[in-house]
Amino acid sequence: MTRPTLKAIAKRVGVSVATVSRALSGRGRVDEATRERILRVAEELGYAPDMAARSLVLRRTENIGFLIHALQSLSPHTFYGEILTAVERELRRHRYHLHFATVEDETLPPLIKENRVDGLILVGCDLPPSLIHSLKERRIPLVLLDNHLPGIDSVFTDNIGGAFQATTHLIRLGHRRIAFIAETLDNLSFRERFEGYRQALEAHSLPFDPELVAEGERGFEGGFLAMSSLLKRTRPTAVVAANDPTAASAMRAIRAHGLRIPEDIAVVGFDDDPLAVHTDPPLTTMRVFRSKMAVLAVARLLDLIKNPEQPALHIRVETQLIIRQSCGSPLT
Amino acid sequence: MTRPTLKAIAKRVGVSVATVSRALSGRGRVDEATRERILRVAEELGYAPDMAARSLVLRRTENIGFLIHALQSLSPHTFYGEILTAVERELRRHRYHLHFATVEDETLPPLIKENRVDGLILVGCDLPPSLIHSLKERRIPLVLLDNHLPGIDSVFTDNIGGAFQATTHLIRLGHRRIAFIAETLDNLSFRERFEGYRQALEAHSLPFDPELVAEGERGFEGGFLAMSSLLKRTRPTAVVAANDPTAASAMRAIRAHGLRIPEDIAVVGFDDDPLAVHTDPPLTTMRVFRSKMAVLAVARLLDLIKNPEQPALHIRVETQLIIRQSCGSPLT
DNA sequence: ATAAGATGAGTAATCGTTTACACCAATTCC
DNA sequence: GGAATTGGTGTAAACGATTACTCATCTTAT
Repeated sequence: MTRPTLKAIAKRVGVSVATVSRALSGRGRVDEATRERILRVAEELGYAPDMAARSLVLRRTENIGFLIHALQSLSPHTFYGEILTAVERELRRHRYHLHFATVEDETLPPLIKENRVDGLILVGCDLPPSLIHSLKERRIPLVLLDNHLPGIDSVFTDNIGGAFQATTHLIRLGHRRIAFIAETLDNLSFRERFEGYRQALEAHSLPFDPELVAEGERGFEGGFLAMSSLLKRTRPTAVVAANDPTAASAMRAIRAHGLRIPEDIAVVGFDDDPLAVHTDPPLTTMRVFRSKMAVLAVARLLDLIKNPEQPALHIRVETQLIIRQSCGSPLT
Repeated sequence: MTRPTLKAIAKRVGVSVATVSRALSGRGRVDEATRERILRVAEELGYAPDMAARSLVLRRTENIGFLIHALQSLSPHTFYGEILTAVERELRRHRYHLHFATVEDETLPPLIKENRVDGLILVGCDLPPSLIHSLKERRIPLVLLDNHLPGIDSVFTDNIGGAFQATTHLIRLGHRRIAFIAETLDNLSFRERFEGYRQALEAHSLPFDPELVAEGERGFEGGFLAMSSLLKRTRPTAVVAANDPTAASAMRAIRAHGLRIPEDIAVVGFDDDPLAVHTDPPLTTMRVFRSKMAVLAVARLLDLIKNPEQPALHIRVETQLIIRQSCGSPLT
């Protein structure tokens, strides 16, 4: 009735637990006939090793912690949701398990001190660097995903390059007054996208006008607020949004001002969020390769667990322009 | 340099490990002065009990498994994403941890047999019942979330009541030819919403017309396909969508047919997904209380872990009509 | 025929906690 | 003043797996 143990199998087969352990793990010699008997009985009883006992002696749990900032999880969920499932899928392929945890401040989550995980994937750029560094000091293998910091392994989006490409797309369509909006610039990814926007202007010898930049606030109304305040003071012909929810929300503000998309204002987003196909018109945006990044982060982390003393690697993943209808055709 | 253990504290303070354990757990008598010394040293060393050792002797892990169907996670992510973070937050409040796992078929995920969790929250109605029953047979405490099955504890949305209310809202606005669309009816929640739609028609003595029902396919184009095929054969004045992504996608199809929302066709969705405010016009929908359900499911599960022999409870949570602009004003 | 080597399996220590039990000293009771 | 109680602590046995050692037994080579 109770869970089967090595001992139960041993008694049943008439050997010692050591032999059973050897037979099941494949390490050490066991007579072929007894190995088969052991395997059969184990199968019959539905045996699986108790993880607590196993971790205790092996000093590893085969669990990976997936850490994300609690605020992050509230709004842009499709983004991190896809990353989460991709990470889980990849971990499972390697027979690892995923511990999901959120952090709100700089205190180490208990799963670390209690040895519940062998390594960490730290997701997003809202995790406090002080926390990241104190984790690093504990010498827990870790990889940053969609974030980067000197000295710490990371897999992240090429935000600068992506925003450069998005802005360049608008410039090629003939736009000269191109705005940039974000929910907030209090976020590394968004600041990098802003930087890419500025570099594109510069590369095409367009002046940077601070009037054309607006922040809103975090959450689903952010883009609406930013765009509304921007339209009150100036009139761009195109706008680069820091992400797709911001773009979608800005589109409502544009229409609320009686303007058409893309005829009056062209809009380009960032992320290729699932909602991008639902906006009216469907949103031109930069695709971010979420599951690819997840796979890379898992691979890197498992390597780091096997082989801890390595120089940090920083893996930057390029984005891809997805053209839909929110930017229209070239201006004349 | 290595993780501090009870033994390390014991040596430092000059007592036995048993005394340290007693002092830290608060069970059993310890002299007040030595207790304080132990607490101080433990704090100093940053001690936290090793979970593997602890689980081994206590026979519990303080981990809860969050199980979801792998397909589910791909598209309607905001929905389950919010549930996930709400469940994690609530578990953390109770000093429990969340193990995230997806299943693709009917094979038991390894975390069960390996004793990695004390209980399970099974999310969504796409998990195969055969799997659910085989988990139940292993006598692992479990609660279904956003799903229900006889004999198994559950916390779920009042889909029938919600769809009834949504449909009634349209009827009150004067609509008589009301369509129902879903990505698929191969899903309990959607079938229940369909049932609520039919009950509302019946309650208001409106005929049910199978012509007015259409399925699309799973994924982001589902609503578009369903609505397009429906519009090819008939012309409703309103449509109830099985969820918000379906509604948003149907709105594109309606516009693609040169029809206006809500003037030509009114649309009501279900879930109050974050995208509902981004559609044009913003979507009238039924709000589903995701974090409330998460809190209830966690509470129920922890109670079931403490006290396993209880009759199954089925907790149905009502929805709320959120009126935006996709249904317009009463028809004349 | 004997030494050396290979093979198979058992014994026991270990991982870090928890806790039943035993023990001694100090206090309280009659 | 001896018995009974209480308080504080240590000893040691679990929990379930892994693995270094040890020890037979059998094979093979010289």
